[in-house]
Amino acid sequence: MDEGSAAEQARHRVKRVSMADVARLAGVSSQTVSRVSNGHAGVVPDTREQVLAAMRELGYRPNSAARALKRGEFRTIGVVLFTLSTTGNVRTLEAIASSAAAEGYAITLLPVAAPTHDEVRGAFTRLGELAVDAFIVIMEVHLLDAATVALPPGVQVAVADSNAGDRYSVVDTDQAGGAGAAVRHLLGLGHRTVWHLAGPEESFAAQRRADTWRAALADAGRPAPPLIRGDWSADSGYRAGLRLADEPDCTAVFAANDQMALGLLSALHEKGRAVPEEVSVVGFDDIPEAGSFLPPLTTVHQDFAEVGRRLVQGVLRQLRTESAEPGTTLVPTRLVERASTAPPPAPREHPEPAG
Amino acid sequence: MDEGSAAEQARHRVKRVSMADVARLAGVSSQTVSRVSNGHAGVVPDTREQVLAAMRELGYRPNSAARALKRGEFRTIGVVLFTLSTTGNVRTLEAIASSAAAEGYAITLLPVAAPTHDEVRGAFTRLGELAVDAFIVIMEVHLLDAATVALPPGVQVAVADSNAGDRYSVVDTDQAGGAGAAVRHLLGLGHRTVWHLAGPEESFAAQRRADTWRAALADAGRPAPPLIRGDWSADSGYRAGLRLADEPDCTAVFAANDQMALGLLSALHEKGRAVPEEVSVVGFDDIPEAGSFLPPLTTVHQDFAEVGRRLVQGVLRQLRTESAEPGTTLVPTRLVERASTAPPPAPREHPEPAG
DNA sequence: CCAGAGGATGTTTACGTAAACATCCTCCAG
DNA sequence: CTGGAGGATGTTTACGTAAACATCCTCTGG
Repeated sequence: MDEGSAAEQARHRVKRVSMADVARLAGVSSQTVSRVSNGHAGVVPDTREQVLAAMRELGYRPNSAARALKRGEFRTIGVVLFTLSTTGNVRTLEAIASSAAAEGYAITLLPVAAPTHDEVRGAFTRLGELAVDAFIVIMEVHLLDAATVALPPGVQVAVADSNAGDRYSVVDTDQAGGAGAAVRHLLGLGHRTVWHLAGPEESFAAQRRADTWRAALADAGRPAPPLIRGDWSADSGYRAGLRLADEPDCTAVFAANDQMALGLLSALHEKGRAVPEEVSVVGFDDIPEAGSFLPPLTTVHQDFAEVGRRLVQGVLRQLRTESAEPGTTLVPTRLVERASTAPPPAPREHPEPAG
Repeated sequence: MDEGSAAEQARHRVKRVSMADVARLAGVSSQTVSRVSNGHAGVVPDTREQVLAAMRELGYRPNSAARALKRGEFRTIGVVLFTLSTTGNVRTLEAIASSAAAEGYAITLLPVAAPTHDEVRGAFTRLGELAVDAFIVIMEVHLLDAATVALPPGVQVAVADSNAGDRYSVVDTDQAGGAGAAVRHLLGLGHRTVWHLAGPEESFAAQRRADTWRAALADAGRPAPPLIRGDWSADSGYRAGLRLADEPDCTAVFAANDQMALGLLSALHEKGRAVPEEVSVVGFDDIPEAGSFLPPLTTVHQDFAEVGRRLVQGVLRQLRTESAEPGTTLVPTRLVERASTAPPPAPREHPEPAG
């Protein structure tokens, strides 16, 4: 075998074998090697086999830099995101990666350290120099607005979770649909009103969910309790829960994501407020663990896979037509009813754990 | 401003501006542009400013394909992984991405659809053609063994969570240390023995944790209950929990990850088995939500960030010295004690919920 | 005032691939 | 038997960059 030569290569960081080397060994021109390498027709089976044999023997692998230079494309999509610590980003990224792979595209990750304008600017500049044909941006809209100037021209972009549909191709979960369903579900159970545990102010998704919550209450003619602000983390949900447990007339809470709902459940339990008997809780996202919460969480299911798929499709279509397609695509959500919601306790009674 | 030209470029998928264009506008040679672009010395400030102005005016961005072709390196690390659905992979990836970014390297993602030999083989082949200087592989070891043949020679590799330290540079969490601490913690509380809810058979990490669990029990001269097999998901933990709840002498469970522990808690609660009063539970990973479980989960903290950092450092060092560095680096763990563990209930009594 | 050093800038070339074009051969129709 | 069509293969060239080498200019020391 050629184990020896492989080891040798590893040692010397060898000049990689090129088409010319293969051509020499196979006794053909390098163009013929290129044809075989790209599966073009017009190569006689005999010759083809000879070339393939030479490739195998030398361990030929095409040089993607040269290929990209010649072809003018990298077959790579860059993904800009702030963090992999939110379920949504991760799940979306996963879907993007597999959709892209199915289309023969690779994914280059560009994490942005901090959500500051400078960081985003810098990231876009770097992305511009990156070996990438197009980007997908997953981030908070306010920053995207400010950073727009830096987006390299002539590069196709698709954006997740944003309201920049006037300038970019945006794919978003139907935030309004989901949040509305959550609020209406709770009102439908008989709750007088619904409290909201919101995500961080800078988040576009959080803002949309909060806006919709307020609107849904207004539609139903219900008063809106003060909004509680979290930061997506279970911990912030816990802190909010401690506070909400002391509100005697709080019987229903819509948390802007499942992690915060988890913290909320934990705090309510600690404070002796039974869920769902005394307080109903609805989350958002439907993370895989939501069904294992105590109690199993009623939540709004987001189809992240679909979001990722559409982002890739969108950006590739733009690449092919060489034109931007501003506009927003909404991916539907659905309410998953589990055991964390129920009708409110009998009104006007002082809350007191049932013996 | 040049908004018009930018829009024009977007429309025509324009021949991108090259160094030659900048050189022409600035009235210098393209080599001078190259020098400015790479920050080389030996360019008079006057000239430099002129070049920079021309770059700005034309919106010049270096062509990374040409650059990579010339330099012989891509400044990119490929990351092969099976799934982004386990916390560990995601957190490790996140750390890899930021460490790499700090070193001026980008990350290209290569998800492997299914953990089959063919898939892995195919992935490695594709990776060989990818614009990548080195890889980091995050996957189950058994498959890595079988797929080894396909790993392109002369490319540096680092591997996470594997026992392939004889061939590759491996960085792993100290599985044995963590699992041992978990078991000893439970025994130390007075439990007669500890049950184990293991991860899937194919997982190297799962295997190590199970082996250590068994060894720690043997060391203490305790009998090992039958091993329960899960698949990392909360759901599998729930199913295991239903089963364990019926084992009257099960007072302590070590779950191989936090998600399964969550499911376990849920099932035990449903079956009326109090945690930690009747059954103690320890997890593994210390996911951010672990502190919000009911009860807050005692678990083994893994430092994924450190694992990612070391993987990047290792692979870059190999790249620089042009030599492989087989061997295994262990990243320490620590037991985080929360509220899911306690001494066992008084022995020999029939388990019966305390009124 | 001139030789020469050294800094600033320009010119040539190669990196590996693949399109475009050129050549050659075979085989068939007339 | 021959002209030519069309398939198989070879040759040239360009993609954008940056190293290596070449040139030119300025400034200093003798």
